[in-house]
Amino acid sequence: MAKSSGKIGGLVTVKNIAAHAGVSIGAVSSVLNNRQVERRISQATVDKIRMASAKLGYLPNISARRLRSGTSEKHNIVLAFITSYEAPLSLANHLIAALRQSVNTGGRDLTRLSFSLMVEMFPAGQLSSMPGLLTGDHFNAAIITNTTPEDDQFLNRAHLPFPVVLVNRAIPRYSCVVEDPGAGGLAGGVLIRGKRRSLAVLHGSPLTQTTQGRVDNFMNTVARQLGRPAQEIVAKDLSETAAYEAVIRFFDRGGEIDGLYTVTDGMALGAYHAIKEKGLSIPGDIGVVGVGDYDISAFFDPPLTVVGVERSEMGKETSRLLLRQLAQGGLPPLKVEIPVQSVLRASTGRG
Amino acid sequence: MAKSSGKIGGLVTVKNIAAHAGVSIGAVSSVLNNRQVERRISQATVDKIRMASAKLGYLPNISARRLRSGTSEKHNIVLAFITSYEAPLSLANHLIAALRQSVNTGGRDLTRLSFSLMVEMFPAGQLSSMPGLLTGDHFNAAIITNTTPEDDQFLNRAHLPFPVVLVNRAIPRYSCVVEDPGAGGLAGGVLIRGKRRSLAVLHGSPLTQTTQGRVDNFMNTVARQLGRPAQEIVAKDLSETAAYEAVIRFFDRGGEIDGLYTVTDGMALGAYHAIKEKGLSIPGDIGVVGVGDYDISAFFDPPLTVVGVERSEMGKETSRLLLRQLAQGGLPPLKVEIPVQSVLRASTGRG
DNA sequence: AAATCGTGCAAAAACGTTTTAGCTAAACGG
DNA sequence: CCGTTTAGCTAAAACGTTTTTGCACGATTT
Repeated sequence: MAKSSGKIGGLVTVKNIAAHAGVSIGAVSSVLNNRQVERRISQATVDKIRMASAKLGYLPNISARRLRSGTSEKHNIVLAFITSYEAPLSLANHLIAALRQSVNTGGRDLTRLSFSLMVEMFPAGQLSSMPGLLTGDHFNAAIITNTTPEDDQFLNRAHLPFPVVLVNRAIPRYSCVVEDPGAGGLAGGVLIRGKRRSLAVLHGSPLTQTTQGRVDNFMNTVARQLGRPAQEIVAKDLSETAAYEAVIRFFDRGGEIDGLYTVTDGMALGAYHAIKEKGLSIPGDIGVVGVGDYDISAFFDPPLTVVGVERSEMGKETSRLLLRQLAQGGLPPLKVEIPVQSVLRASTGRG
Repeated sequence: MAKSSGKIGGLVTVKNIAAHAGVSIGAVSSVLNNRQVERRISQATVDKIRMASAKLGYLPNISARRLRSGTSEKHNIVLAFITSYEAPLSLANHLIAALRQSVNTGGRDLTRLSFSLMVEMFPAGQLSSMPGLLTGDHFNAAIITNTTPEDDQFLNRAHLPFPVVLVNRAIPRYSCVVEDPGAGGLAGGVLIRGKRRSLAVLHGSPLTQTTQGRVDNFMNTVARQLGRPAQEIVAKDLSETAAYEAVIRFFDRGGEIDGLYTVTDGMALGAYHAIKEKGLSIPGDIGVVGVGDYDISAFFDPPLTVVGVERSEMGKETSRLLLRQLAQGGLPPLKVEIPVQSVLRASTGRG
């Protein structure tokens, strides 16, 4: 019933409560922290304060609390994990684990630090409107990933007043962690070594920076090694369904291939579905290579051969880069390429 | 080279820098925020300050910044998403989206609020050691999920000084969002209606609160409706591999079934693998029902019939419960059950 | 030469808390 | 009835920032 009636034009603070209850600020704080007995506040006063607090709808200001209560011996670093709404937080787990690992084993300097990770999501293309991004009063450093080209343009123009590490994006002036640009070529190599001769790459539209790189590198490698170009199958987005539809369309138009590289594992699943529906077999008729962004690709039917990075590796490098910049400002941007590994599974084997 | 030499026994603050550079605190702040021109700081002073800052290794205190710079018109609510290291953050996406949605459409009261979501991960069983958990100076409210029984015990004893919503856990005194307890029975019903008569449930060990509920409800329903009990296949954990091994073992011992309920989608994948390896067909020989925690279960081969909750629904309810408690403290704990839906796919069809 | 202006900075206030020190009045012991 | 304790509170300091105000001093104008 009594919704926070609040003070007109102001937030509810201990001061408001104190005024409302006719007591001092200190008394209010004591009661709200359940220190009535040590602080010897009478029950009557406790009740008054409790009522006022409930009536006004008090919510403590966490920044003020932390400022006041935080020991001056330990520094709390606030990290932002900035990603678009559409993307899963799959890297965040690894990042947190890596940070924890670093802090535990990092020796003298790091033991003074503790980390808070805030997840900040923005609508695709609207990174620029994120609060605290330009003022730097929300975080000490940020990991940014899953940006659209518009967001990238914004980043290119802006000068963020804190260390930033981009993941799977490269923009001048920023440090970044990206997969080895040879990923696409490696995938092509796997198919070619498996005696596949008529290759295609399946990707979404528009291409992101990372998938663009995979496609280009694949196409180039195939053209060079095989002497003839690979085909492109373009889906309308990165979803399983879009991939399925695109592959069906490809076959319906008479397309023929014996090797397929899909730029995400989800697209591989869609492709699987389409290929089987057309009565073709994997790997008998078509070998398929994915990327390894799903942990379960080993359990696809058949198990998917993947060429990609170890996500825990990415998390570790991201954490390392961030900590390095945090420890010493003004460093030149660093670009770290995570090696891609191929995991050969049944989807490219013959037999 | 010059690692943050810092002051002995203290963090680096603007005050330290000011002392080191022989200027006032205000000048330091102005320079560090690139306000030299408005504030008319001479280049010489700027350089002195910059050098001192770099040498000492300054990191701003975010709490202090926010406290100072935050408008008194808008309240920033800090929410913690607390989960164990092992668990994926799959719910976090939906939660953030739901919060955003609430704030945008929530009318008068909510427009004054902005939310920060911090992800806090703890080693399984050690929830109790999370900083800020008992003092409440780290967040305004928390979502807790993926706790072990030890953590649950701790929660049972502790009295957290902020609103809490548990997800897929029920502990007295706390509000929670859980899936409809009839999930297991619904899964059983799907199999029975598909004329399956020899049923089993595949689960991990030890059982979590949620999976325990699924198993119990399945066993009870099957026993009641079919007149004979379902079998239990126990894997050593929840992984795909463990599931695969457990099912193989089951068959090797002569086990026979025509319907299987797996308590996670990952286990369904492992089971798929085992079933096919034994030369049995899905759904011809064995119908399989999963849970719907993977978004891609529609692309399994065959597509997996699932009985489970909509995760966006869970996110919405969690957000609703949290906001309700935030708006009005002292409410009795509320338990919200998210209805389970069955999505029939080929893995239970005949033919 | 007096009044005005501009430059470069220091001092202080404020953000919302928590905690410490201290004050007043009542209760108590002799 | 006077000194001492105790209960119950208030006032003030402090956490680390940013911003506003103002002061001193030299340079320019009248």
